[in-house]
Amino acid sequence: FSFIYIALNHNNSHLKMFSTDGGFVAPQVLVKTTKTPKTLTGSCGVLVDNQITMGPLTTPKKGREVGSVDPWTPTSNLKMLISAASPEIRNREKELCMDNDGRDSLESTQPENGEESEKMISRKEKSLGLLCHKFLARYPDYPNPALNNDICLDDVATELNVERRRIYDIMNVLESLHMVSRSAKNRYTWHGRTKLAETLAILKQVGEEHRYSQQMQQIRQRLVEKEFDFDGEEKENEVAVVDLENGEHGQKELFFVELPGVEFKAASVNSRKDKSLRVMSQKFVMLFLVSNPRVVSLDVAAKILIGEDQAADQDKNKFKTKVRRLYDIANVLRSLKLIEKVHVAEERGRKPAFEWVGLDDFPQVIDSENTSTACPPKKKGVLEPRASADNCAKNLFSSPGTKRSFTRHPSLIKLAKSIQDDRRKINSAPSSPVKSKTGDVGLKPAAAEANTGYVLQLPTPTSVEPSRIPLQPPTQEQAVNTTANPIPHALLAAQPSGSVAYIPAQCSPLIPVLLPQQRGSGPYAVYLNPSSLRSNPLARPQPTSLAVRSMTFEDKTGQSPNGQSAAKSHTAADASPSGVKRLRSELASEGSPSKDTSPKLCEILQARLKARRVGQLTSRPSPRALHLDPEFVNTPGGAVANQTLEQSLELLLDREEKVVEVLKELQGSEDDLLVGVHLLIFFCSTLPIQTLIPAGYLIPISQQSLISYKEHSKDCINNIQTTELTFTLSTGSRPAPAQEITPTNLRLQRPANAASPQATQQAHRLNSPSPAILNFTLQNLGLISSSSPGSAFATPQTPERANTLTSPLPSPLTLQQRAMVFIKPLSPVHIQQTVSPHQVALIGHSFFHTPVSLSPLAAVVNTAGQSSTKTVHIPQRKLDVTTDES
DNA sequence: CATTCCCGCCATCTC
DNA sequence: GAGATGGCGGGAATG
Repeated sequence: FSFIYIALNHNNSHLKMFSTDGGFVAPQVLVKTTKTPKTLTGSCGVLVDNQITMGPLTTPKKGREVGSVDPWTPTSNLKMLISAASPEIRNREKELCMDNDGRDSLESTQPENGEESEKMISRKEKSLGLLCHKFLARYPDYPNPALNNDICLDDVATELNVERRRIYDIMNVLESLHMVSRSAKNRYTWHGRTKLAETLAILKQVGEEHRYSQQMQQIRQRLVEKEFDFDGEEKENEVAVVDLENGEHGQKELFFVELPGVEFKAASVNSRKDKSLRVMSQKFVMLFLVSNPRVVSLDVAAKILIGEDQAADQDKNKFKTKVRRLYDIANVLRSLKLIEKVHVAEERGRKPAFEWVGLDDFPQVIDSENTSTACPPKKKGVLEPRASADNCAKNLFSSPGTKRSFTRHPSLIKLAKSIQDDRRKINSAPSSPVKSKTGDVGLKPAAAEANTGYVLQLPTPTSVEPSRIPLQPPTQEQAVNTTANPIPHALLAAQPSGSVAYIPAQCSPLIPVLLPQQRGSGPYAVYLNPSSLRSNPLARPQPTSLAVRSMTFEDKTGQSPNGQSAAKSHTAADASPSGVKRLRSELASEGSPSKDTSPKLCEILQARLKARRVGQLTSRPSPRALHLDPEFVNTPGGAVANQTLEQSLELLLDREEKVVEVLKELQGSEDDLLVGVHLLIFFCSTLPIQTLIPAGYLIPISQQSLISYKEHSKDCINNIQTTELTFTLSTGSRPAPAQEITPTNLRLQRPANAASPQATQQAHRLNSPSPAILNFTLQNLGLISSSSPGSAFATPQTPERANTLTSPLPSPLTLQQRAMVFIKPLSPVHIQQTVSPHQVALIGHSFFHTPVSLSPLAAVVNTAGQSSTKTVHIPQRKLDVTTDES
């Protein structure tokens, strides 16, 4: 339409729209046209003070919001008109305008006079909420996917006549709700509310996982207490408490929940670590969804959102800033009509707060969409999990190169965070220090573990096998928190919905997870590290041909390395902090290993290699050796492969002095801590050692990716660029504690818990140490044969996805890329030494990085939100070992 | 004085 | 190095 006129009667009861040709245009049509504003040019009706002005864009100068939408885009005008006609909308506007009508009308009318309104223009006219409203008016709530829903920031900024900066604020919030997604620089794609329900459902779930409601409750109590008590004292207490909460629950971590269809498409953007506004927005929304009277007071929200570890008081400023941000977010949420401003009457009087007025119930619609609901929706969790699973795929972490984003589970984030911390402070330290208040090492580990454990609940084997799960209540440390207790249980049962949900089903096939189920050990998270780099290249050592790292599990009680050691190690090699920790129990069980670990890692490794050669594939699970554990080797032909590998490794080791150094460093810091080394990470080539360090987690690989990967792999056989291998060694008396779990499995497991035969089988399988990943990797390396039914490598498969995993991996040599597997004990703490089930979260993502556009496969791990580090995609050179040695 | 929150400086990131 | 993003907090409207 060249022209569209809109007529609205005074009552606003009738709204008519005419196109130039005089035909009547249904609102819907108009809405559609909105998408292509450009087609609508020239003039349109403008609603000013409930009166329609027809004609060319002669708009009243700076009139009221309604009338004065600057950019006079026909579409926007139409939208406005429509909204004007809608009582609801009008109400909204009233709200936005607070007092409103009177005022608005005044202002709006006055403007007509002229620009003088400049001054008249009250702040409100420039408010983010209003701006957002204008913005929303330009797009339909439910856009036709077929149409172009592209949003150009520049255009918007221009049309709305605001600085870009403002647009970013809006976009960030909308993005957090997946109402838009960034498609490219300066461009966003409009999704409207199509994904809103799904998003909210997921956010709610996540919020529950974080126990936000509880936290809020605590905070409220505290505030109350505070009020009555002296500030000073209370403060301390409060701080402590807060910390605990943070530590335990890991609220701190920033994580952004992505939806399957809405992942960030701009690779560049993805890497951006700081998505605080986005994350804040999501968290804020979570608070509403989790709280019962869906009312959240600003201060409480701010406190919770201050992810700060140190709950401390510097907060004053922080708090203020947070509140500012919350207002920003609240304003757009208000314009979305998701929340309303209210005041809660508290003892002290009234407190600003917001009430959720958006949808409250989130059907599984979404679920059904995404997945074939294999699992009966027993719990909401079940349904949602699906969605969340998908989300997983979309974590925040995406590799720059790939664009894939993955959802990072909050717990993972915590882990990452802790890891980061470790890195910073204790590079070599095996344990990741938690920010627990107590400087005590023991405490930290515990806290960290707790957190992780909590987080990792996902795919825990436990869920799969109840029997295995140690029902033991949290350890003493945990006992500290009353809440802690819940954790274990929660993990087992309550939280089934939790993290698991996040695991994207799609990814499952691609991402194998190792679940070492040793009794003593805690859950482990496996990270498949793509070739992510750390943020600062300078720091990292020159690429070495091969770097080997062993990860040890820190005893939780173990002392974490101190700053010195950390610093030292850090400087030297910037060795990655080992994210893996292990319970001492494991050591005990293992027996000898503890010592091994303490000695130089390199030595140990070598020793192990030797041992391997010797052919001791003994049952001894402790896998510290570089070489593959017997478990892995079990597969026919595996032994040979192992040897090869070992040899190659040795060679590499020999060559690499750096590696040794690193190991030494690691060792130094970790000595005592090392309980057992479970992981060895090998990576070759250009990757700096640090690279190995788990920067983040994640990794959902989509099937597509997988497919593409396969395809690529074939094509790129010669182009092996990535050569990162990680071997996970299982420790423990049992030879093969590790369990393989695919995301899928995980997912399935939950439901299956009850008694799916599958689950049982899997449980049994748990014994097998090698994860699909390993198999995959090994196979790729050619270390092992792909086929080995029943062998340790055999991956337990869920019926559904089993195919993917089980499907014979490409012949060993076929794949050149290797994945780095990172294993980290999630939360050893609660786990009893004896029985604790290991929970493993699969964090890793991309296994292979090829120069090619395998990107999908490759995932980058980000550091916890905090660290500025971004994952960098690093081209790696071919792995000699693979080719040559094998 | 408290509540809101606009504005835009400026650090980061990307390209 | 320019442009894109967006964290952040001063301090101005408003209440």
